[in-house]
Amino acid sequence: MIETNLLAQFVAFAKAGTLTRAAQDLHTSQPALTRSMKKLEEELEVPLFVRHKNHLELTQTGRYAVYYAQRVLQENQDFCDRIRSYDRSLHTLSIGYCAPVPQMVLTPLLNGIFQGMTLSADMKDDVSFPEGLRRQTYQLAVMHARPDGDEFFVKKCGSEKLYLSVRASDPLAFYPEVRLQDLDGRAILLFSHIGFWMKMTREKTPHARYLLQVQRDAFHELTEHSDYPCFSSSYFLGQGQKIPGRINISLADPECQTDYYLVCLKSEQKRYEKLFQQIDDRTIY
Amino acid sequence: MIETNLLAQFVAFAKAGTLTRAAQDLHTSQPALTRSMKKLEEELEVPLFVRHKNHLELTQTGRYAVYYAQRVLQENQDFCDRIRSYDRSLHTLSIGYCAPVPQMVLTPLLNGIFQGMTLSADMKDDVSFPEGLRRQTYQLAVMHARPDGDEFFVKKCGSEKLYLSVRASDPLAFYPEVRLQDLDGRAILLFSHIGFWMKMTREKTPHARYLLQVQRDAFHELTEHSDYPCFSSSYFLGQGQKIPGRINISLADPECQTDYYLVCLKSEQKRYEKLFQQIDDRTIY
DNA sequence: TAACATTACGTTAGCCGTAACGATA
DNA sequence: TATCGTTACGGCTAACGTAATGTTA
Repeated sequence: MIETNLLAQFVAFAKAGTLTRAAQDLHTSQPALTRSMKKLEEELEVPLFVRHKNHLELTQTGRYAVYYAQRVLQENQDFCDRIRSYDRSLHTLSIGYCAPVPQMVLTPLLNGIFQGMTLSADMKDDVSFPEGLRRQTYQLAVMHARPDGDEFFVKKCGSEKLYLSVRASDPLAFYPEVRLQDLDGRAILLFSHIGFWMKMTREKTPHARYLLQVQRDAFHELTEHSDYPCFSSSYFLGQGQKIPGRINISLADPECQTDYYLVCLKSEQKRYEKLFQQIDDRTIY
Repeated sequence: MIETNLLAQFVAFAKAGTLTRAAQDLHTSQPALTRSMKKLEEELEVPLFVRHKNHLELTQTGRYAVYYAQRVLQENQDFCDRIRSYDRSLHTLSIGYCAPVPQMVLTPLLNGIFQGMTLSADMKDDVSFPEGLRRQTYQLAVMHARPDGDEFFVKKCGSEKLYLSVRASDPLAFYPEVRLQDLDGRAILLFSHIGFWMKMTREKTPHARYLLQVQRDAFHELTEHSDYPCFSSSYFLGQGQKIPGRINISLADPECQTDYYLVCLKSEQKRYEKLFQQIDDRTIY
């Protein structure tokens, strides 16, 4: 068995060509390398160098050894990466959310049940979630449709309905309900991290100009102090979070009403038992 | 990068179950292991152990790490073996001999040309020699027939003729020449390391009882002080090595007269140029 | 009480860097 | 003369083993 240290120095020499330059690369002294290379030869009991008076050269065996030394080092590095990554995976729960409200509702629950774990949330359209669950990129996912596939355990965890939020002075303010197409062509305030809602509203209002807000603060600022229409939802309204000076109009499109489903792999179902127990089909509303 | 040392200790602990027993296995002290395992965790920045008051246990990550640590160690060990074996192969010349006389004749030549090299000789029937040369099990071979195949470089290096050596009192002593079948059914002294001759003589005299001698001394002792017939050859007779009190009768079978061919791979021909220059088709006689 | 892990402590082997040396182009 | 490798030397770290401590079955 050869110490990793010696192998790394050996490879460094092979790459640098001289001990002096290898020493610079490794931030060590050059006599240290001389000694290490001697030790390496001693431990292998194989001559790896031809020592000219003024120059160190690899023997045929030495050149042969370089490749395999690199393999050993690579294996060592892979080991480190692998262990670290495995350990991290044990302590992080990656969850795919198709919309922000499920994240807001579930995060406190998850923090309670999986204490000490890091929660890693991914917010986007849920088409890639089944594949992500299969590859263990996600341990859990909240989708707005039941995924196909025998390998998934699914439980409905709530629903959400979208509302239009406008000033009383807005032309649409007089209607008891509106459709998304009524907004087409207008400028609309939109918070950017809203998962599948983004895709859906864009498709329904191809001519609208969306004023995307990445920062939550900026979004709230604008909803309160501008006249642009924006969206609200049953969740916020249920919590009494109405925006002052605005009224909320029901959106009649069927796409503006969705159910949410919490999904995991059946093989992992046991691990999330408590979570599934703590939710019912009206957890998110 | 983790030092090989630490990985070996880690695996030893995993196998032994306790630090104390691992320390015994590794012929080191137990506090040394405690410290090493701490260091391993520190360098990986991953907890590998759950420390009970009185007992050290692997975490899930720890158990996961054992397998991969073993792989790294295996790769390291393979590296050592590989380099040593490669270096040895560079300094040893493996030669297949189909008969002992070629070895006796060529060995001094080889020692002169390939000074510092280890000569490794294999004496046996030459059917496996072409395959051995291809696989580089042999670098050179002396055969009693030209091998098939474009990949070989072949040069005739001599011939040898077998004689029967008997006492003057032997019933066969009066014949000017004999055949092997004349010996069938009798007891015959035979030195055991004689390559293809063994197979040939056995086939021609299926009912003979061969008194096999592994030791050369014992063989000579018996040839000089017993009445059993034995074989001699043109080589020994040409050197004046007659056995006192015996006469040598020509063996008339065509199989008792053979040519020898020195063979190497064409791809290696350059390396053995000097050797081929120094032999001619009567080198062995 | 026996087995085990950790901590404390004094010792030392081994590694490091500086400096000196020898050789080369 | 500048570059390179080896050797010598002194200093110091880091690893070791013994012994003591604390815990458990």
